[in-house]
Amino acid sequence: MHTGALIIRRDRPRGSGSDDRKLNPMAKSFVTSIDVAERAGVSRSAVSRTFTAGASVSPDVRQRVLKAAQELGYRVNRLAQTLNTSSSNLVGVVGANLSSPFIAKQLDMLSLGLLRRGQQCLLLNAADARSDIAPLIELIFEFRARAIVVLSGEPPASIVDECLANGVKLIVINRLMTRPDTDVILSDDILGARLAAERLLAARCRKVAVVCSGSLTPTQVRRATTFSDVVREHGGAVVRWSEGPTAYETGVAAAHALLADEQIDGAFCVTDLMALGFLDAARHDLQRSVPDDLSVIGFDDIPQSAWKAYDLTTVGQSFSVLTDAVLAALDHDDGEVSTQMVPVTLIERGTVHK
Amino acid sequence: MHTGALIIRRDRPRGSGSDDRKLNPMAKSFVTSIDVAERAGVSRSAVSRTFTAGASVSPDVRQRVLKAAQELGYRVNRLAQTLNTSSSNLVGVVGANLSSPFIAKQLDMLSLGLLRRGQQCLLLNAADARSDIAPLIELIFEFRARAIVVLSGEPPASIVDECLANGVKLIVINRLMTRPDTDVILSDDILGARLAAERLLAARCRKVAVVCSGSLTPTQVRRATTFSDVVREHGGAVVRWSEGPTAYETGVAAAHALLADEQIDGAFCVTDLMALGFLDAARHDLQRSVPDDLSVIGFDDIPQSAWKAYDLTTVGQSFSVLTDAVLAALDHDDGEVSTQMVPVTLIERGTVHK
DNA sequence: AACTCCGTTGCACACGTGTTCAATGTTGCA
DNA sequence: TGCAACATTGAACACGTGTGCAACGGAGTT
Repeated sequence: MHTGALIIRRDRPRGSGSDDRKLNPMAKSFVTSIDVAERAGVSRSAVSRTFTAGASVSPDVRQRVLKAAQELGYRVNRLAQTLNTSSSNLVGVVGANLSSPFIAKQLDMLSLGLLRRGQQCLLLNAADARSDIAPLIELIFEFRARAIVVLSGEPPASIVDECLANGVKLIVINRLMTRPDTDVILSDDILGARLAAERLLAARCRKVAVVCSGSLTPTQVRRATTFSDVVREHGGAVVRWSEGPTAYETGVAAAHALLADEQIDGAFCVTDLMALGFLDAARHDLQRSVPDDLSVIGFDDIPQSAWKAYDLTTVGQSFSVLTDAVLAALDHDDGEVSTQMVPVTLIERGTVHK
Repeated sequence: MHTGALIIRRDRPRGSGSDDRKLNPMAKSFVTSIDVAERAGVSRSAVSRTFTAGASVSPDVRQRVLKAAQELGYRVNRLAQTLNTSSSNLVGVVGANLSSPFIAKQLDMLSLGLLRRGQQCLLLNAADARSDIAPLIELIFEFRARAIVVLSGEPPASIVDECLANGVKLIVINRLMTRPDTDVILSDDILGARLAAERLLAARCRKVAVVCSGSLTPTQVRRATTFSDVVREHGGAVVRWSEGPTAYETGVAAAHALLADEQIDGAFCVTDLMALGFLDAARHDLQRSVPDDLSVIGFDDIPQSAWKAYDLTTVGQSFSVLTDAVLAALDHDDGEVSTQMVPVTLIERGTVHK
């Protein structure tokens, strides 16, 4: 009879727990190094040194401290640690559409890589690709993160200045920054678009469609214009679509709108996700036969593109190379800046003729 | 000519920046409230009060402080703030396979919900669904997070004890905890499996397959056994598969292995992702006609299941309800524990006969 | 035996913030 | 005018940690 959603059942198992691990039963706070020091009968410094690599502690004291810490369940307070040493292990990650396959895969590998390097990932979800990410980055500042990775959206110039002033590394993926003082990681859009165009031309396509989303990110624009230029250079005709979000449904809508023109015999979707929607609509709604009747190429090589129902020919960028590039940028010394280009390959599958 | 991966181009734009915003040019650290206080000609307390809601500051001082803070680019240090007030806004999130659609969607909505509530998301990627998440949770302890959300894996009892002792809220999704002192959020697996079984029986399936992954999570086991029981009650035969990770490829492998038996006319895959692989292999590798020849039902209703190429009939759980349940659990008072059940619905699409 | 050197140890400070407490100035009322 | 009530302000403490510095003791060397 609730408003519509879920059944709730409540319990409260322990009325007044007599926890023998805690000496002072009221305190709900964490164990501190003072507690450990008292129990081990040493000074607090000794505790700190025990948990600091390369510090000078006698084996005897070390063992006593470790034993006491184990018994009390002591964990170093990273906040106090960071406050003191002012070297945080936090890396802020900003992204939108976290459930879209491309971003999700990036986030998956990035968070894993950070963890393996002993860095922690503070994740901030920019709801919309169009939304302003400045407040999110300022939030990351408040946590004194030493680096910020931007997966979606473009940080305004004021934010870049602030990063520079505070010594925060700013790493931007697939967003063209006009300023040279930011780490940038780019997929080789120019080459990828050229490969796609040449492949469609080789399949003897004469009139091709280019499908972009309405949020004209620099990456999408670069792919689309390069592709168009190459096709036109070789005497082909190009029709362009730029509406809607970067989503499956946009590909569907584009197919419905563009394939009314039956002369179109090829399509380059600047994102695999849109390519899959385009492909589905072409096959199931519009009875186009791919690749006999129509050739389709995507970009990104998301996992779903390899699924048997699609078998999409696409321009692939290696996720592991992309992630390695981000991690490499994190290692740069202060002031050192790089622009890294992620190479691309044409992955031949079954959606292009011949 | 590099080992294989990426082209690097290096610059170092600003040799010795004369930054007029910082008075002491060497200091690369963040602006503190002391800096702001000096500039505004007030005490540090006034600065703190200006940024504390409900504190007593005169309009004049407040304006001077805000102006100075703006000019200097001051951001409150959340680490020091948390250290002092010992009430952190951090929420630890542990999950594996972050790029699998189901987890990615959960993470997307959860991180967005947390952000909207003014809480921050500390993301820890448990590489493998099988890997031990205890060290990750201990890492979260070190950041003094007030709550931990576990999307994958099962926290050992010692961790649960530790959470209890330290007043950390532990929220577990779709993992059956035998202990009653943890917040648990479960999808209604029993009902879902029953709905799937009844639907296949109504389609006159006589011999059905159940597809699980090799990582026998409580959720998967509950779905599979309930389904098997119901089918057998009605005189149907059941064949079960339990191998491999929870992935598309597992569905493919299951189809190849199980569909050699041509009598099988129905399948329940306990996860949509596996269902899509099963479906693809059945159609494209084994020339089975779905739904005429074979009926398939999944579970979770991930976005891809609605794509035209699949149009998968599945048992759906609402992601927004799931997320709301997590956020609701975060609001519980200390010691209050709940078990929330997420309702499920059979979503009729095109992969079941009749 | 005296001295130097080195490993250990504890004290004290610093990190940046919120908040209590007493002091100060200001207003309102009798 | 005198006094109380009140808003505002700054000094001081606490949060939990890492580390420089001086003190200490034992071992090795002359």
